[in-house]
Amino acid sequence: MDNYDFKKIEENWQLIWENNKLASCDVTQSENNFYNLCMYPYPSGDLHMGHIRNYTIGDVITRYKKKLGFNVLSPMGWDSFGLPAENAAIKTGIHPKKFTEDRISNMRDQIKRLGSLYDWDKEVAAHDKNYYKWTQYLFIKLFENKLAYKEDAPVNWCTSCKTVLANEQVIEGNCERCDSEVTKKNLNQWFFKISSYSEELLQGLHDIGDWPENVKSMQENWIGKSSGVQFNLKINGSELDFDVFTTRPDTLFGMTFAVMSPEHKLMNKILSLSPNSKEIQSYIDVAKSKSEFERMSITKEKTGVDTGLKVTNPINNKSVPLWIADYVLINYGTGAIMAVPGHDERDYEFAKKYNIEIIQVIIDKDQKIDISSKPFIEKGVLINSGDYDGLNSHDEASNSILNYLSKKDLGERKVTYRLRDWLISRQRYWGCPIPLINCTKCGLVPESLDNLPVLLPEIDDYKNSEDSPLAKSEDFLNTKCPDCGSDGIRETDTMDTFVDSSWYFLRYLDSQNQNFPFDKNIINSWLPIDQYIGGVEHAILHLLYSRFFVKALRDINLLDVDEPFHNLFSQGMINFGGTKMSKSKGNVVDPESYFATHGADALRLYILFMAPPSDGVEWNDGGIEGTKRFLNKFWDNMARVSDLQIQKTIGEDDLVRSMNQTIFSVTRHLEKFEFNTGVSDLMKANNEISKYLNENSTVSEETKDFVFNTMCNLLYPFSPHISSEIYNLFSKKDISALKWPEFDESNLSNPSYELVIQLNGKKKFTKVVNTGTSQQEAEEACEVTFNIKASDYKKVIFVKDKIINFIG
RNA sequence: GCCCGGGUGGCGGAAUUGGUAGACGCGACGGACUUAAAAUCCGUUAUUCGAAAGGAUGUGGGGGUUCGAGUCCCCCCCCGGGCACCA
Repeated sequence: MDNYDFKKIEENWQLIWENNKLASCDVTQSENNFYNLCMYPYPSGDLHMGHIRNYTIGDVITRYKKKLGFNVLSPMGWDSFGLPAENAAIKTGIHPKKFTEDRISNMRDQIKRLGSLYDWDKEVAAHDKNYYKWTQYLFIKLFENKLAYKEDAPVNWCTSCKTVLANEQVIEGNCERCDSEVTKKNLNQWFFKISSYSEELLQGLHDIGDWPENVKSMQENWIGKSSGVQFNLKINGSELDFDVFTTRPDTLFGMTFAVMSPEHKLMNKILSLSPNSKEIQSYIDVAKSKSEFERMSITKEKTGVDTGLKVTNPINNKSVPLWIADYVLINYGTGAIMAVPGHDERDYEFAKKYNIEIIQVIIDKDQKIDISSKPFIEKGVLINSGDYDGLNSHDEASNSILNYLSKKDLGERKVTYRLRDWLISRQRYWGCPIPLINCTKCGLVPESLDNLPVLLPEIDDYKNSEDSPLAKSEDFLNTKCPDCGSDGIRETDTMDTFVDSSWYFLRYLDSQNQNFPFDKNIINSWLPIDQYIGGVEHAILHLLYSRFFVKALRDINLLDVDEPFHNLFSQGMINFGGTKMSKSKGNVVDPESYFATHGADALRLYILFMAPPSDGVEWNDGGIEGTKRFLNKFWDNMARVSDLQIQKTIGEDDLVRSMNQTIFSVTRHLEKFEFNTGVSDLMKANNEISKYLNENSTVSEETKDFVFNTMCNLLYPFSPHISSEIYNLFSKKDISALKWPEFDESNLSNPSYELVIQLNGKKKFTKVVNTGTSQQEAEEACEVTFNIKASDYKKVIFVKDKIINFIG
């Protein structure tokens, strides 16, 4: 047949679904709810292939679950605060609000053209004052519960964006957004206390629902739990002491020096005490001037300076020198270490360079290893360790030495995490203002809840120098203290946009609520989200922050759930020309053009069919013709099925069985998110129908209906417009009301199969036999047809309905 | 370096519990229809030897377990992703 008029059909059905409120969900219902969520997009203005993939997968689930009888909630919204709108404003003068809202309306149209069902009544946008009012409300609640705090800290500063960044947003020393250099700066900044949840965030990963292994492992790595011992070192001839953390207390006898990070809080005292204070001061100055990346680079040669001071090893009272070196990081552990060059690569490199003594305290079982050319970090037995000689390294010796230290009150077991508190201040305009006021009398106080939202002020110039753009508005800046009425000055930073996205899925459930961010009861009945679907690029940032947010809100009694997302599905990225599609690389493939040339249904089907959805793929539109061809053939076949004369026909039993097998298989694939094979099942079934139609012109009424209903129904989640159209055309009914088809379990297997006949494990012949054939019958058949006598062989292995193997 | 994935035809990719490797689609080739082309339909398409019948090889490489391995075990190579001076 000719190409069907997909443009007309798709527009028509989208209108019908909208008018019938097909996507509308009553959230007050308490039974059979299914919260199906796709990550809300940043409104860049244009839908890209990643969105198409995400929202197609989401829609397959929505429509499938609806057909199973679930009350499905599938909302959509906008992650609409963020830098691009502000940069565009600087460049073009268009106000970020207008810029953003124009783009939202364009993107909303594109999403609708894809045909995915969203309950638009629940739409939220992060930049909307009815939304960010509640972001501010939640911020204040966190502040009141000491989960948000302001502190001086060395922070990541992007020299180009002129804003601070969270650790999670620094990639190899560069800004995640603009790739510019990130430096360290000491600033008074806002943090969320995510680190108090380290252990729970880690443990939660074990009993969460179905999450991809790689995402769990990325979060695990990021949290970075490590167990060891923390103990105290005293600086000889002074009152000074400091803690060090180690995972290898078993190597304590091998400590030949100690190292402090240049940023260590004791540094001023060290300077006054040390005979080498000049050298130390200049070393600190140099370290400060280096970029974060230079400092962290593993390839860099280690540097340091001897303080001339000594510390005492608590296990043997030996004095060892104290050094300052920037290979010890202030942010991890205690910012100081015991250095055991014999058994640690970094300490070894340092000791070699500065000619510091290296002692071997662990030897392998064969007593062969020596450490003259490299440190020994594997398991072995202790030597040169006094009473501990002969103990096994790592666990056994560590426990003994820990016991000694804790008995003497010198040290204790300690768990450290790599995860640090979440820095959320941003020196930018287009974000949610931090609703705190610096009162001249009371200090830092939250804006009164009645005065929320703290609105973003109008300003003329969005460029930020060293200060936040909001500081340019006097009207915004100067205010009165909500507690005492004295003069106050507002905070001028805005929040990281990941704060907005840490709770949007809660607001969807109650987006019109004027009194609270959401109704606790509704949240409790809908969370955790049954299925969350989004890109793997959010594995750490958004997914970890949201998990923290929900736990924090639980602890301040705003909701009663532990985890936001029960099942998570991460779709792979779509690349083009070997790399990620991006405007700056000019390799963006625009989905719009395919709406026009092939239609949304063909594009959806192709994007599902091209690869397993969790895999990354290289975009290649060669195959979209194939899915288009399939849809044409499908329509043609359904029309021909409808035209068949009514009369029971011999071949139709096979067709009925094939339909049963297809229902079984498509259902199984949908449940496992294997959409590519689900589509191929439909193609196979379509081919079966073609075959039947070429050989027959009649069918029983029952089979005709079964084939027609089943095929349209199975295609519906994948390509909903065309299946709705065909079903309506030939049956005058609405397919969305049709329940997901059931299969007849007794009619799944074929009456006969090809028995594989092997001799000594090698396939030699095949023979068609009845399903259920016994070993004896199979042996007889082999003898009759191929003259293979079971008695000539030592052993016969028979697997029912599969193979027979003669051995010997 | 560490932690996750993964490696199957010309290409994208299929293969319940170990049981006919290559489903489905793309591309290619041959044929039908057509004045012609497109579209459509039918057929062929892992490699290799062979005219054919038929044989041999084959899931990154090497070893192993098994009647039988893409699938399980050990070692190695390569690719993608994440983390990375984390003590």
